[in-house]
Parts: sequence; C-alpha cells; structure tokens
Amino acid sequence: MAPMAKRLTRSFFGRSVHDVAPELVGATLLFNGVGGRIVEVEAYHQTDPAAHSFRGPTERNAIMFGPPGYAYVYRSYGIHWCLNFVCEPKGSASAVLIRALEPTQGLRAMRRRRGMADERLFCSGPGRLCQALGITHKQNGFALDEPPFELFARTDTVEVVAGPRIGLTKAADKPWRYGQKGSRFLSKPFTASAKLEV
DNA sequence: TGCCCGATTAACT
DNA sequence: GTTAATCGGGCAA
Repeated sequence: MAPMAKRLTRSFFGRSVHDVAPELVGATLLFNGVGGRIVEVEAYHQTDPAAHSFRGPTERNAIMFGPPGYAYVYRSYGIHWCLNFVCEPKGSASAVLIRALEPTQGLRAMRRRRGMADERLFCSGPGRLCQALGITHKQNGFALDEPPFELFARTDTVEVVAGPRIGLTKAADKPWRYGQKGSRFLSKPFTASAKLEV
C-alpha cells in the first residue's frame, strides 16, 4: 500500500455500482490488518438477473437493501464465504463482489489460514480471499469504513480491463467483471478485452 | 415438503 | 477434463 492513501468512506460507495467497481481495482482492503491490493471485482445491480437482490429482499440478502458502505457476506455453494461491498443509495440493492487480492499485509496469517505456500493462491478467488482474511458470515453488515475493515483508495495509475463475469448462467454476456491488467493474482485471466483507462 | 441449482474450490482421472 | 463437498432460495407439487 502506498503511503498517504485516502480512506474510502460511505460517500465513495453511494454511487452507481458500475462506477464504483472499476475504481476499486487498485484499492487496498485490510481486515484486522490482513489483506492487500484489490485486483478483481464484479458489479451486481438489482436489475441484473444474476444479482441476489433481483427477486427482492430475503433474510440472506437484507444487507444489500440497506445503505451503502457495508459488507454483504454470503455463503457460496454451501461451503465458501464471499465478500461484497454494498453500493448506491439505500434500497438500490446493488453490490460489488470482491474476487481477488494481491496479498501485501499479513502474509503469515494468510498462509496459515489457506494451508498452502503459494501466494498466488491466497486470495485469487472470492472464497479464497475470505478464507485468507478470516471473513465469515459474522462480518455480514459490518461498516467498511470502521475497524476491523480498512479501505484505501489507489494512489497509482491502473490499467483496468473488463470482461464477462465468472460462473454465471444469467446475464453471462454483461462485461461487469473488472481487473487489473496483467496481474498474476486474478482468479482467471482476462482474454483480449476492452481496456478502460483509469 | 422436495428437488434442483448456484456470484466456488480442490482433488481427482 | 470431472466430481464431491454442502446449504439457501426458488419453484413445483
């Protein structure tokens, strides 16, 4: 993490999920001091058939219908945990799925939790990064601008690439997956994709 | 109530 | 390439 990085607050998240998602690439996410640089995210809007909020509120997705700047954590395939940042004004029920980090802080803790030595496999996937950081359903509804979470804006220029989201059957054609071009820590590589200049 | 599928991962063949 | 692990939601009956 670069020094003098600006902390991300509520107002950062209270905008269109399609604006917030690409801006999160290059930001730093820490949980209890463990984490790294966000290199891959996906955007989910309430009007998107692939979003958990598409069919309305349930017990699981209730946090998505609340105010922006909070963590929505859900169980995936009955096994893993996945971390999202709630965006847009309250009730819009839109969120950004955090899919991969480049580990920078707390490598020892991540190695222990993941049970493997290869740093590229610590946080390269939504389930993997939650395991590495120790995030579970207990963090559902936590504020992102308060401990144990810390979020810092990127301080450098990043080449962001966009492509189809991973593992979907609905709205699989929408290019709402964003990643840092050339990163070794992506959950999957991007093919020749549109490049956004940021 | 029962059945199928899913914003996944690791360990197989 | 395939498959098991395992649970909440959606929908049919």
